[in-house]
Amino acid sequence: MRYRNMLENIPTLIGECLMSRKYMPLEIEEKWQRYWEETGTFKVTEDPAKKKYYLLEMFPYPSGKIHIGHVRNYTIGDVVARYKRMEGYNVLHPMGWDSFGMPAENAAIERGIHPSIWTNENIAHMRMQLKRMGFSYDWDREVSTCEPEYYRWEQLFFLWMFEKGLVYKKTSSVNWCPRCETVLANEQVEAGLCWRCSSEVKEKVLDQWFFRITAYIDELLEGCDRLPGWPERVLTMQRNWIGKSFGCEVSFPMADGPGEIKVFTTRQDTLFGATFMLIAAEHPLVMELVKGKALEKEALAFAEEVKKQDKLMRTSDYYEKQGLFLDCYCLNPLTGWKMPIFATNFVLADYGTGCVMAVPTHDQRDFEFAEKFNLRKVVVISPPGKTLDPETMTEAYVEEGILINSGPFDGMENLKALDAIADYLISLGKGKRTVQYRLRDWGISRQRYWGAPIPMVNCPKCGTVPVPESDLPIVLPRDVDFSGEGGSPLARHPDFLNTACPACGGPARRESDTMDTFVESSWYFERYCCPHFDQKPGIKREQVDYWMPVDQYIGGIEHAILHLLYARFYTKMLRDFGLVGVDEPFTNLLTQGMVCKETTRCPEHGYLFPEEVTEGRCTHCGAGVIVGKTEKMSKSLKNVVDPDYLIRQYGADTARMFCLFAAPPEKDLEWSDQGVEGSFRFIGRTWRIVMDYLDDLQGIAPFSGGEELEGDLRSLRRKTHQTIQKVREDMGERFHFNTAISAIMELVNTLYSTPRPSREDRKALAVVRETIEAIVVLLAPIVPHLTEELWQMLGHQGVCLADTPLPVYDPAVAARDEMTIVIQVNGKVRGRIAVAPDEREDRIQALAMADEKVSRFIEGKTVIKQVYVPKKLLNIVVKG
RNA sequence: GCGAGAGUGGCGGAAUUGGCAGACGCACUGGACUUAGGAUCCAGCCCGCCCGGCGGAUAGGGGUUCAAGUCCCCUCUCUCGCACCA
Repeated sequence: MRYRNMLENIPTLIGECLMSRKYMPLEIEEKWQRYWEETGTFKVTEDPAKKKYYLLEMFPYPSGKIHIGHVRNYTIGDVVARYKRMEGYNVLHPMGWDSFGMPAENAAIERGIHPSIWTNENIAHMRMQLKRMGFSYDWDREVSTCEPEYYRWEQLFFLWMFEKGLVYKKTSSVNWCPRCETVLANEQVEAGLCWRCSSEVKEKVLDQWFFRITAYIDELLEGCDRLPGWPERVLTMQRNWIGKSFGCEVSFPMADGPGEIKVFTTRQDTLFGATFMLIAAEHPLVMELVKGKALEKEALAFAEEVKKQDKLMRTSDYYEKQGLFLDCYCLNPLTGWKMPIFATNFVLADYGTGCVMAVPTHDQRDFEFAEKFNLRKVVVISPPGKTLDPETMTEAYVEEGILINSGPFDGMENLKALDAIADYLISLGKGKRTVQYRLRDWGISRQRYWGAPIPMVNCPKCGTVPVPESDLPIVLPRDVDFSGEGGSPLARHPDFLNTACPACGGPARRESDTMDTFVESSWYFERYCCPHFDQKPGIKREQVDYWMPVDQYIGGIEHAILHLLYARFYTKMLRDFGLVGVDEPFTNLLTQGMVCKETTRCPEHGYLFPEEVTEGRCTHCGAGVIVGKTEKMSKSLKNVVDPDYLIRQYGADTARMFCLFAAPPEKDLEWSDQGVEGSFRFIGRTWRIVMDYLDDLQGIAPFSGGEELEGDLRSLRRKTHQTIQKVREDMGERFHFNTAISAIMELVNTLYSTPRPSREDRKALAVVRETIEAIVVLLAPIVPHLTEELWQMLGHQGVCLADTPLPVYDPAVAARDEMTIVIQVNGKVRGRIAVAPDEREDRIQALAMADEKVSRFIEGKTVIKQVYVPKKLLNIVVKG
């Protein structure tokens, strides 16, 4: 008997043991991370019986360590992935590495480490950090773009593109440092100087490869209208970037002799006012027109000057309009006027035809130019009810109006004249309708080592010849010399460079340029669907068809244009190759905000890292620290928080919780150390209340209805079901994690304020268990380690919370017993009355009138009208 | 300059469809517990006043409405994107 008693007491003893147990995040977290890894919890395969959900976060460049921006991005993604999984979806949630790129090459130059070693060490470290955050990736699908197993397929696609004319070679200019003898990226040019040696950067013209993205330009533009799951501002940015405009190409014959100048204009309605012609200074036509003339030298010098200006243009606010009269004329095709021709700095050579008809009265830039050179001005659009005098105008009239001085079109509204004049030009054979785009083809050549080699061979006899498919992959050689000088290491590597021409067998040279790293990120999401498929074409259609498109893509706004546009283009191209079945890769896009923090600086030591500040003083000199503006976290401003430190101090769960709680995902997040403390405190508070009840809940099943509840228990259960409803709406539908967390906090607060039931009150304890289990399950996607641990302690041995379905709320339980109706008099709140949820309007009106406070405001006045908003409010409008 | 978005307590932020402005958290204040508290639990916390009540508050001004943070017009400020694109 005694023995039996002891046995019965064992659960209690365990309970008491647990009660004294503190929240130890590091132990718990590492334990569950090990568990997930060992049991393969997050590995997925195609399952036609289940609905799929593809959640993707933009993969990182392996720079060395994850930063807080990654923590935020991947936490948001992980919560959605875990949530969808608990909703029953078959969730694909992969991770990999955008591992080609310049920093690896810089490390090689500066520290003598081979880019592949540097990259793979970084990957190893960052993978460990991501695992330590508890993200639910299927690590078996990890992809690293710098491996031949990945980029070989890109080389195959390149060959197919070449066949179809989707890739071509064109001369194009690059930034060139004459001292380092190397090509510089735009970000390596600082104020026109080389970042490394400060020599003046020159322009160098090279043969380069281009992807014909413009072949898909209309589909890319129209697709913007079919992406309702994308933020409007991203779509606007893409539309602007594509920059489609409708207009006319108009021919202006030369005044003396043969030839003509073609211009593109969207304003053919102003053609009768075109009085001079402008040509981009660097346009080849300029040199043709001045050939043999005294001006030739001057024109050449002007073109050189303008080319240099081009680099500085971005930084200057006002451009002086410069021009050079080329001593020749063309004719306005409609008026026959002689139009002087100028070379100028403000016309772009590569947009339209590089030539512009100038209408000084209706274009501000042309107006300024005409003023400077004293050129003829003719008004052709008259504002309603006014007349403009070209002699006294101080600026161009750019609004709408009625045509004048325009021959047969006088009196027509200018917008209508757009079509009429276009038709007229066509009938005269002097013009045609055309469309212009701002978007250019995508230059993908990089004169760099650490990128995917372009599978082409240059043969002195046969020209540019593609490598045969059977020779793929063209693997980057490892033994190269990194000096940072003399151009790309590949161009100096004879074993790589020298080859036989695939066409004639003669000696030839390999293409030494590598591809832009945006090419790798244009299809990695398709590779994730079949990461180990090693047969041509590297994409397994059945698998891709199951997973694609990406249901939710999450990443920074900085990729709003280039990456997303390139990925859309590449997917459409792969579709036309028959490799994928979708038109658009990303159905929904979430662009998360930046992580910001206040800056701190010492008058002596400049910007300080947070750990260099103690109690408002600089740790180096003790001077008072100046707290500056809140800025995006960056190393240069030193306002950074180290994720490793956070994990050590609070654990991954707290870091995750804070990232979600402090701001909605699309907004900037202001980092606050105290806010982190707050999240940690909430986690501790949740832990303690569960520990406090744990013992009493042994052997108690969660309340599941049947019996009537009253008082506090009824309220607690109602609150529980209301919380389930709110959290499901906020997390599953709106991605408002901050309000979902608030709701759970409220439920925890309610549990704290509910009087503690006695140990014998099994019904009450069942209600408490239902609440506690709801809290734990609802928190699971947000703080997965804590909740797995609590779930197990609550007796769910051998069940992984990550696979537990989300709780369902019972609308009848969540419904209020009574509703509070706000009573307003003339729109001001004067009282509240509690009534049954189905109370009729007339009864509510009667109760309101009877209310002491309300009647005070009505007394002696006439009730004009009563507005009743069902279940919410009654507004009594009175007069007198 | 053009385009888009935003502006709510000391702070981060709630308010989903026009219906109680300020949920939740931070900071602050007080209390309890305590050897101690930078732990924990409880409470207070927009502003003003002639405070058991009333008035004012969502950048500023005007409008629509029984009712406006929310819709409309004007002004200011900030953020982002584009910036000679003809």
